[in-house]
Amino acid sequence: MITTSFTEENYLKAIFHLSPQEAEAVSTNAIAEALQTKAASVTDMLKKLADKNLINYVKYQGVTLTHNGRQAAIGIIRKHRLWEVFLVDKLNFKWDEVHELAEDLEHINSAKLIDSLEAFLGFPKVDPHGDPIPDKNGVLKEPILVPVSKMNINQTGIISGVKEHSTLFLNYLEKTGLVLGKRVKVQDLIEFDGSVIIALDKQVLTISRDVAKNILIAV
Amino acid sequence: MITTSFTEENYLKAIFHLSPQEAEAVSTNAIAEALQTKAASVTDMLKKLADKNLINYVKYQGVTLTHNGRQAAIGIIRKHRLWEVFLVDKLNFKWDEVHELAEDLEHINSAKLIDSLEAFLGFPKVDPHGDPIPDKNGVLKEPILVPVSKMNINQTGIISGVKEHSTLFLNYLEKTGLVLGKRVKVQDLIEFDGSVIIALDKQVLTISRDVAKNILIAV
DNA sequence: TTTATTTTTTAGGCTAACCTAAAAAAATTA
DNA sequence: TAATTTTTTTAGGTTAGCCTAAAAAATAAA
Repeated sequence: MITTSFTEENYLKAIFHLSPQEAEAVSTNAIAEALQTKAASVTDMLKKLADKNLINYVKYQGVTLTHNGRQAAIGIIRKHRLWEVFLVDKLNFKWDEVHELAEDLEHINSAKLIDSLEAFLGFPKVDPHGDPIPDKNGVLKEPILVPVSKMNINQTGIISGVKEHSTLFLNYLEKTGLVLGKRVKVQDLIEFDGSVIIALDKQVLTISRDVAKNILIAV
Repeated sequence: MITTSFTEENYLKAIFHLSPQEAEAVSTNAIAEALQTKAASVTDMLKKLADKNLINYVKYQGVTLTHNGRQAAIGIIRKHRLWEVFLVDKLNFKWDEVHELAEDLEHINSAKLIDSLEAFLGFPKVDPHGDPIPDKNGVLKEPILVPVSKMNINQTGIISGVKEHSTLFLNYLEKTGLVLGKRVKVQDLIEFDGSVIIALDKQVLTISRDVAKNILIAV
């Protein structure tokens, strides 16, 4: 088993999130931006991760995760999302309060702990933001979700995730009643500014293009 | 609020455990031994902790915790013991499996998390080894427990704690049925080697002096 | 009370993860 | 294609926490 430090794990996770399907190589600057650090520091770490066979790194060409690196990243994401479920379901945290704490908890290293936690939580499929939880073998099923902005008039679906995780955004959704599990129907699309008029429960409301892009629907 | 690193917290906790009542100053070597590190490293850290007003440090004279240092240590112990209860009560860990994991979890820093956890667990008074859990104000009530080795013939009491926390010892207790909450009665004391003959449930068994010294009884 | 031993501290070095400033490579624009 | 801009890397330095070896202080023994 390769051991990874707290910091190395954060790099792996960042690389994963920046290119979940390995569609393209991730740039040094993008990682620096994601981790709020400097490009020079990223270069240092990329060399180390490459030595450990966790990433494929070619100077000036960006990086992709190796199989090992990807599995490590998925393992951390599994822990992050299970802890989020625990905080919301068992400790009554709100969905916008759990991210930072889960960022710490995800680095606690014990397969037995995390597998027991999963069982205790009843093997949840998704975290409080609708993101899927990888299973203990590292298999991550990305559900096919479309943003509200891509839906057609009269189409309906269940709110199943969000693309943006900021407290500001989640608070807005909460206040508006746009929470996970709700059924929405698109009533009209305003071409002028991209805003969308939707039916939610018995009410009708208008959301901006920015909001519509960040609410994900299972259709 | 003073922020403390992972390592600083471990030093504070070690100092606390080495002199819980501040009866006497703790020596550099004792800390090195407890933390499996070298005396020179301890000296480095003691200077830092003294600068932060967490310990009273006089060169060559050992250390005691300041009020702040003691409160910090108690806060970490509170977290450690609540996590142990969680692992045993909710995730079905055995009492001898939880210590190392709690050593990591105790450094997660969130008052809201730990207070919610405490409520979720039903405000337990003691951890799975019978050690008392400090309250959220940092008040730690040490119960008066006596080792079996100090009991008199015919005296009875409830097993309420252990002095030794090693897996080897806890496993032995488990196997023998000497677990928390059991009532025991001292039937005889063997002066020759200090072993003790006790009644437990309907059986009678003999325990060595070493074992008798490490089982704590509320009388 | 001098000598020997033990304990503790200082001095100087190491590694991980960060930084700034400068150099080199790649990408873009003219 | 040449010149400019952007991105990335290298070079050299910092801090936290650790180390070994040597010096200094405290304690114990002769």
